[in-house]
Amino acid sequence: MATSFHNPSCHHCKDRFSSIFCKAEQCNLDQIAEAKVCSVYRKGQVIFHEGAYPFGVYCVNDGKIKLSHSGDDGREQIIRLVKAGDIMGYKALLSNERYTATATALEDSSICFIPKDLFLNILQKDASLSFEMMRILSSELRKAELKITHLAQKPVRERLAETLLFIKETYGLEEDGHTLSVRLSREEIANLVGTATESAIRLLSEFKKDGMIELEGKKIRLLDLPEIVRTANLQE
Amino acid sequence: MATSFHNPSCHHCKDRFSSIFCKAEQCNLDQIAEAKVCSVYRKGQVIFHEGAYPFGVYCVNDGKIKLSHSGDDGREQIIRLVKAGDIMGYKALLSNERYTATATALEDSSICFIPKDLFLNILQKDASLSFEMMRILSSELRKAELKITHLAQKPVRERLAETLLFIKETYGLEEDGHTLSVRLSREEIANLVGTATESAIRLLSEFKKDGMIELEGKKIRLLDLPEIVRTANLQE
DNA sequence: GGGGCGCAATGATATGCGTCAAGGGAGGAT
DNA sequence: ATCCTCCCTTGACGCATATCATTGCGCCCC
Repeated sequence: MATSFHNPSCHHCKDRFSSIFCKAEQCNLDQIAEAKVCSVYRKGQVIFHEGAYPFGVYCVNDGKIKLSHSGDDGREQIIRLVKAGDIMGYKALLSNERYTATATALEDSSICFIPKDLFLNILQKDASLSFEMMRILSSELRKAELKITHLAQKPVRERLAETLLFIKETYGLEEDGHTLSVRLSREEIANLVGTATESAIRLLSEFKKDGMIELEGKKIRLLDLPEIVRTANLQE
Repeated sequence: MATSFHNPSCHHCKDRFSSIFCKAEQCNLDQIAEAKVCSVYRKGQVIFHEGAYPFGVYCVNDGKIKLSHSGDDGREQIIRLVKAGDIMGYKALLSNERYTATATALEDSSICFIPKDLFLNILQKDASLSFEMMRILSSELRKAELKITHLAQKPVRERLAETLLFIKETYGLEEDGHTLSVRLSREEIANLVGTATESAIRLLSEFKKDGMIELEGKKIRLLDLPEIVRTANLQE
């Protein structure tokens, strides 16, 4: 289980990430700082489960999380990658429904929990926080709709290239400037792309053969970025 | 072009549809009523275009609209069906970007336009309107994510059955209790499902042969609803 | 060190579905 | 009425991709 403790280093609005709460008024920030509970989740641990009732929102202080649906046949579809400074679990809270996705830590992560009532209360009072929330939702919706179009219209090869770029955008690269700074299993990559694991593996091998990437276990090095972009065939 | 005129019958909060603006405070409603401009768009007319800058939100008073992306190869992907009481164009406005979709009238429609500044201003002041807006965004996001999972994991046959049910949920049936009350081309149905037009046609024929539906030009009658639900294979 | 386990990789095979091509039917314009 | 133009429909074909099966590799645990 997650060890639950008040973490003195868990402040919002650190310089290194742009949490939504930076937009909140100071008095509200203070309330949040008072009420929040920070926990550490180990790699592989579930933060919340699809189907459960939400009791608050989670704010990722540090770490990497995947949000995934379980499809009808049990296959996982990863719908979002969450990074430090992002919040999660707000969708279920706002629409007053159960979670539609499961949040799982991709590596050890430090996460704050903010109780439902407080969050909703402050949202009522704090217009700029509300506005930021709407901005986030709109942006997520835009991304989701783009993904729908790509899933419906693009071949797996292009979507895989796009996914590699997406992972890079989200979590960045290691110091060498090439290696993706998150370790995902082949299956997770496939579930992000929306294809079978074997297909993802095969195409990764092709990419490697073509000199676009380098593979070493779960490490993926993006060697020829322009070529990956070309393969992704992005126009929009 | 759309004839632009102040339509005295265009009030918010008519009993017959639950516009978001029902949540707004009265004084704000009055301001909106003052500033809004109602227009009639003929079937096939474009209300706004992908790539254009938004100058306000649209509130559908009456009629049916499709929102669609144009994919990289020009193929259309329908991402939302809009009905009376719904608003559209808010996503681009809130995230301060250009429209990512084109809105086209599926039949003659009466639509109100609310200027950007006014809408954003009132959103700042009116917490319950903001909250309703977040609720709508969350709900759309939930639907979009579900669609992503289904596109990635379900065969076309299931998705088509699902789409028929979705059209029924959105626009309802005619008096006979069977006929979908919107006329879509086969291509539009395919673009909603995310498949080729010919595939959609073939599967519709199969559904007909199996006695699930009846086809008469663009009229689609849902005969065996339970069987359609079964074919859609919905678990969530 | 050896056995077992999970994950990666590769091959073989099947098939769902997209694409191309041609025919047919309904409605509109002249 | 007759053409014309969409759109719908059906058929044939091939490819991309899922599925099944096997092998190999690294890792942990005893």
